[in-house]
Amino acid sequence: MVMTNLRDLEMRHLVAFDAVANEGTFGKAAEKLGYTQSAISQQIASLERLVDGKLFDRPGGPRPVELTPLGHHLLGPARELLARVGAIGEDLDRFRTGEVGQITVGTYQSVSAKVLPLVVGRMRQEFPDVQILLYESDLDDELDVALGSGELDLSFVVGDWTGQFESRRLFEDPFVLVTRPGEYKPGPVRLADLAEVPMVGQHANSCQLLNETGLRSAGLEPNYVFRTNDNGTVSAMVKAGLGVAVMPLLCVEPDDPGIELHPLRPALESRRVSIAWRAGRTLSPVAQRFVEIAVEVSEVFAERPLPWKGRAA
Amino acid sequence: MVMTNLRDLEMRHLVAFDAVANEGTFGKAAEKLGYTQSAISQQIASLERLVDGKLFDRPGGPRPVELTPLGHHLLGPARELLARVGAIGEDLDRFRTGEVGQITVGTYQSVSAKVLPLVVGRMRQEFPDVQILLYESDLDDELDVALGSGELDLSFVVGDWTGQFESRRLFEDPFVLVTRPGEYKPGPVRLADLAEVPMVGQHANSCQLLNETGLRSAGLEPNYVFRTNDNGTVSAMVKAGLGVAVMPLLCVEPDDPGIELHPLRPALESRRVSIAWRAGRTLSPVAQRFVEIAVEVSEVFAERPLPWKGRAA
DNA sequence: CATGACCATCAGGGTAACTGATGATCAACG
DNA sequence: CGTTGATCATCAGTTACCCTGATGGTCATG
Repeated sequence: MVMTNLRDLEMRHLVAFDAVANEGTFGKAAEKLGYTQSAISQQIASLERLVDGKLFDRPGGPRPVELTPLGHHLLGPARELLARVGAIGEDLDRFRTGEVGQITVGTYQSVSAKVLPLVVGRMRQEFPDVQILLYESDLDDELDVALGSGELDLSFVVGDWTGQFESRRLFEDPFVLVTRPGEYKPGPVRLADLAEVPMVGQHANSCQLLNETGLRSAGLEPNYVFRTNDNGTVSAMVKAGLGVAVMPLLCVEPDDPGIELHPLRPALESRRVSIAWRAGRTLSPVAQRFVEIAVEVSEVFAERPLPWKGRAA
Repeated sequence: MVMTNLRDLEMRHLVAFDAVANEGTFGKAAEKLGYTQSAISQQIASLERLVDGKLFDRPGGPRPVELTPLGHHLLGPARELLARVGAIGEDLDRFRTGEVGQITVGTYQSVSAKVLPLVVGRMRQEFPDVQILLYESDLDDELDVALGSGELDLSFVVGDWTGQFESRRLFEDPFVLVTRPGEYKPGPVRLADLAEVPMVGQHANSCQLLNETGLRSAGLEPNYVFRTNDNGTVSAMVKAGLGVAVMPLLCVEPDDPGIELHPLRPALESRRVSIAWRAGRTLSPVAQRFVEIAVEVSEVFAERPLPWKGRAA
């Protein structure tokens, strides 16, 4: 078994082969390709060594060359290969301009609900054929791990990350007190007034930890009576009178008539929403644009009016 | 538009690319491929110039390299291309051994009926996956033209051809007189006895011309009352009493009880059946084998007993 | 027989590719 | 916190290859 080895095949060979098959003579093919007749002769000879057999019969004299059966057999696949390579080149161009591509983005509940629709909407406008794969998790560090392992191109994250990740800050998301309407008088509520009050919250995740740490450093030991990672459930429990909740503003529906929002005094340090990617990792043009769009869209949240001002003024 | 041009792409590039993507480091890929790490580094750099973008992120230090989005996008097509090239190589091997292929053969009625079934049968045994395309014509020079133009790889022909074609002689096919049983007494018939006798024959083709030329050079001007190129029809007309016929032995059914065969005195020069191909044209291995098989099979016809010996003895 | 069109081959110069060595980077480890 | 080891980039040098230009051989044409 003499397995023909085409590891040394070059596109030049196939281009020359195709040209000669089309033109009928080495000279015309050479002229067309900007080579010397000698060069084409050597290229074809080289290809014939590679495939271990003559590809053209050279009748001699002024008669055109003709494909041998082997050449005839190779011509189709050769042309198909050339076409395929051309298609790959075009596809790379489309990739570079963002006409085609794929991007995998990590996200979590509140961002999915409030921010992502705006970003995705603009992405679909700009890159209608780019696949946007979303990966939502509210678990502890699942997004970080996935981002670190390369599964995600980008991820929305809470807080600033340095070292492993690079990031762009999007907006600050203040913590607010969520209560039943009328439970507290409109306006700020002092943290001290929340001592012993039954509270609803999330399981330990970066956001919840930030929250609790803030409360404790203010001297308050919160009294959690229920924990769930579903933001809607938290609000529902508040409405049901199970307790109050300290939540990032983005996690609640400000217009929900069943709840009332209050600033806290002293205010907890806001959580910072950023979009991050692996340090040193090349971002695709599409991913870069995604980041920019996220930044632009986030101005809406950075500048949003705090809801209690309108309602309590 | 900066159309990525992959004319300078070489398989080496893709092999190296694939190896690095698999192995994770340039060094391991180099070792696997029998190159230096430096060589792989330069090959990848070269490929990156071709596609105008980094394919790997090099984190530095002992960490493995990782595909950039561009590299990720290219990897699939690159591997597919490699697979395709490998498949082409295997296909060429199969072509060389005759496992796959195609052969176009010109033929004419009598050969189709008597010789070809034997040849094709053996070909199908030896090369079950080779396509055998047959092209039958009894017209004047249609086979010669098709063979000369390259449409046919091989063709059965009458007579010896030199110059334009190369050929192998297969067997000699003597002319016999076809009559109704009992019309002449068994045994040879003198040409002189055929003067004025109504005759059935073919239209002008190489075989018929050979026939008529032979008769005329013996001083006989044949009296054709009907011409058809269908051998069966010729025999049928003889049976019907329209006339007698001078035919190559291969064109009649010796065992047909409705006719009787007679040698001619003096005998006409036999037609020579050969198989021919364009001079200087490379024959595929399958075509070469076809010729050999045709030669072997033809021994049957070269050595066949002349039918009148058995019947008239 | 001369001409012209064609391909193969040769010698050469130039370029590209591989090798081997060196330097820079960074994780891991003590 | 320095040392070690693994990694890739780069450099210089050599080799190998490819293209050019010239030459010679072949063959149809007139």
